[in-house]
Formats: sequence, structure tokens, C-alpha cells
Amino acid sequence: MARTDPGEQSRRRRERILDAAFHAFSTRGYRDTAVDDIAGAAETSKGGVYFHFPTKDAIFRELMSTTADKLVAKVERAVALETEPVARAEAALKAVLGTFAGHRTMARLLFLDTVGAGRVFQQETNNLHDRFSRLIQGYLDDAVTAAAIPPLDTRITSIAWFGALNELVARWLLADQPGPLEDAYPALRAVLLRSAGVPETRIGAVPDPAAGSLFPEQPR
Amino acid sequence: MARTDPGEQSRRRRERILDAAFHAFSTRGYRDTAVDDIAGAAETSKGGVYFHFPTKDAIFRELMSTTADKLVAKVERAVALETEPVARAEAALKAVLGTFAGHRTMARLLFLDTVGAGRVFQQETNNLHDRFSRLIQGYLDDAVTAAAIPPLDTRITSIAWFGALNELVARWLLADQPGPLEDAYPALRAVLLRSAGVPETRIGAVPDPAAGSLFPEQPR
DNA sequence: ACGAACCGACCGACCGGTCAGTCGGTTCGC
DNA sequence: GCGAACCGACTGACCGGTCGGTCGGTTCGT
Repeated sequence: MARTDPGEQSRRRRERILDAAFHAFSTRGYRDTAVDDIAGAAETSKGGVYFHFPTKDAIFRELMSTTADKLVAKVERAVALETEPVARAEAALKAVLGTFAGHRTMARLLFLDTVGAGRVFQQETNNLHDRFSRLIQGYLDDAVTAAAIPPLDTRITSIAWFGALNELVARWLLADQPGPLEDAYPALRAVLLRSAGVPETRIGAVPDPAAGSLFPEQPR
Repeated sequence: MARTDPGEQSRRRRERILDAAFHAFSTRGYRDTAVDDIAGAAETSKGGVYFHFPTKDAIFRELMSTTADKLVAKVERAVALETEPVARAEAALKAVLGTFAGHRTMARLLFLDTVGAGRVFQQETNNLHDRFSRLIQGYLDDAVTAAAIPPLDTRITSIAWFGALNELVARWLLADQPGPLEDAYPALRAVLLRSAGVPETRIGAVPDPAAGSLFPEQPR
């Protein structure tokens, strides 16, 4: 056996291409990223890229799904630490915001870039959104079962939750000089919990979160 | 005087191009629509298109802004008919859902297509979202002032509202065989009003809306 | 009343550039 | 010396924007 097992070098190169593509896609978007750009950033050539991947799409798809996997795993790990339904929801929310706050690029890829692609990818995006909103729906259903919240339309509510989260992250990504994403947590938490009918006493907390430092007012 | 005043013909042609572009952009997306496609659909030529518009961008921008104008105007008209803050919010929500329900293409252009464009348009989208969420924020602020809802972070809440609405419409647009969009109104209304702290008594209404006909469960 | 001059609207061939994907050839590890 | 890994010139398709030119109508000079 060699010091580096066969294909190890190759695997590493493949990873470098993936990393380069991730960075390129999440900063310039899918369509504005040329395969040559990826090759250059990965210090290889176009031919090298096409040795490891059949098409440009394939690279994108792989990135999307593995990135989503990582995020879902992170959320599930955080949720598993709690038992009480509302606390689980809070943990999930915190995990997502925390992850995005630390990895802006990940957020870009999952929530903005997706969109810069074409017809084909709308399906991909759709699946991603569906996946997340069903994850949320599951937690909401549990909460209803546990009588932590009143019975409600968990489908619509989960879509609303995901949409709210998505929009918040998107605005943070596009803001000129965004504050820390976590600053939005208390307010978002309150909004979402209230929307699901969590009793006001359980929400508690102050309504005023130092008045919107996340999106500082900017004069027109 | 001629029967048709001069320029009238020209104006009509310009309108045809705009219509064709609207349809093309909202079905195939910005990048997948060639100027030749627009010209063809408008029964003119590429040169004809470029006589009326300086660039492809310009067509898109004009469509975006006039479409948004129409929607905002419709909302404001609906809102003006009510005086009580919560009723105003309900009217706005109903107006938006109703409009989209009747004009899927409009929804596509404003909420999905936007996104199929490039770097430049992200700014455009950003402005659009900002415009709508500030519209919402205004109503929320009024409601707080009128003490119809407790004081809360209206910025975050308005973003959440817009995001929820946006996501719901997007899912409806992308669903294989969507039910009527209005079916989601009761549930969405309840979720949003609750999220803003509207008292449960004011929301009233049944929690069960014939169990999600909007997104019928489909087997994998 | 009539042709010359003019003009706005429109046409479509063409240019310049981009880019995904291909392929014949080279290098390197074993 | 053999095959996996890699290189980069090249192909073919696409597309936004340009431009010389056409044509039906209106105006003007006489």
C-alpha cells in the first residue's frame, strides 16, 4: 500500500473543485460562473474538471444537496438535545440562524444562488424548500400532538415559517452592511412562536430588541 | 387629422412588445428569453424591438416597475376602504392573494422570474421586496399606534409577513396542480394576525380549513 | 396637384463575444 | 509501459446589440 491510497489524490482534487465551485457559485451565481473559472480557482484545467464531473449542472446539484444535508443534520442534532416541543423549535431556529451567520456563503448558495440558475433548477429549489418546510411541519405536528400549541394548519404555518426565515436571511445577505444575523433572533422567535399560537407567557421576553440594529435605517 | 393620430400605431406596437416580453419572461425567465423570441411573439423583428427599447434590461425593468405599481395601487385602494387597523391588514392580504390568483403570470414575474436574471437584478428584486415589506410595516406601525396590537419589532415582523406571503405564492406557482390560491387565505390570515399579536378573540374563525386542499398530498 | 425631400417605423443579416462540452495528446504514479 | 489523471486548444451554438437599408406616409415647394 502506498502512503496515499490509490485515488486519494484524485479524491482530493475532486474536493478542491467542489470547494472552488461552491465559492464561485455563491459569490457570482451559477450562470455567471464559467467552468474555466472553477478550473482556475481549483488550480486545474477545464479538462480536469470534466474528468471528475459530467456536466456543470452535476457540480451544482451535488453542492446543493450536500450543503442541504449538512444543514439538516445540524438542525436535527440541535433539536435532538431538547424534548419540549417549543424548545425544539427554538433550537432549530437558532441552529439555522447560527449556521448562516457563520457561513454567509452557504446561505447564498442555498437561498439566493439557486435562483440565478435556470428552468431546471427551479425544481431543485422547489425540492429544497419543500424539504425544509416539511421538516418544520414535522416539529409543528409534534407540538400540536403534545398540546403545546393549539391545533392549526401546520402545512400553511410551516410554509409561512420557512418563508419568513428565508426572507430574513435573504435581506441580511443583500443588505449593504448587515449587522449580526443573530440580532434578529429574539424578534423572529417571538413572531414565529406567536404565529403558531404559543401562549404569550411561554414567549415572555421583551418586545424591544434595541430597535433594529440588523437593518439600520438608511436615508434614501 | 388622420383617423389614427400619428404615433398611435407606434404606441400600440410598443405595448405589444411589452406584452410579449411579459409573457416570455414570466414563463421562460429572463435569461432563457431571447430578444428574438420577444420580437417573434410581438410579430415584429429584433430591430423593431430595439427601436422601442434601448436594451433587453430596459424592457424587464419597465415591466417590473409597472407591474409592481399596479399591485401596490390595488392594495392601497383595498386598504383605503377600511379604517380599523386589523381590517386593513386583512384587506391588503386579500387583495394580494386575489390578484395573484387571477394573474398567475404577474406573480411569476414579480416573485420567481425576478430571480432568474443576473447580478444586476438582485438589486431590483431587493428594491421590490423592500418596497412591499415597508408597505406592510407602515400598516403594522399604524396598528401599534392605534393599540390594536401590542408594540413589537415591526421591521422584522413585516419582513416575516412578506416572506411568508412570498413563499406561499411561490409554492402555489410551482405546485404541479395547485388548488385555488384563495383557499389558503383563512389559514394564512390566522397565522399572520397571530404573529402580530392580534388577540385570539379578534381572529376567531375555525382552525380547520378543509385540510389543505391547496397542496394536496402527492405520493413520492 | 404633383413630385421631391424627408421621416418614423421597421427589417434582418451580421458582428463580437461567451461558454459548455470535446478530444487528441501529455504526464505521472506504480 | 500502462492506465488514470490531467491539459488546453478547439468546436459549435447561442445571443445581445448594431447598422445599412426599405417602405409607407406626410410635408413642402412650385
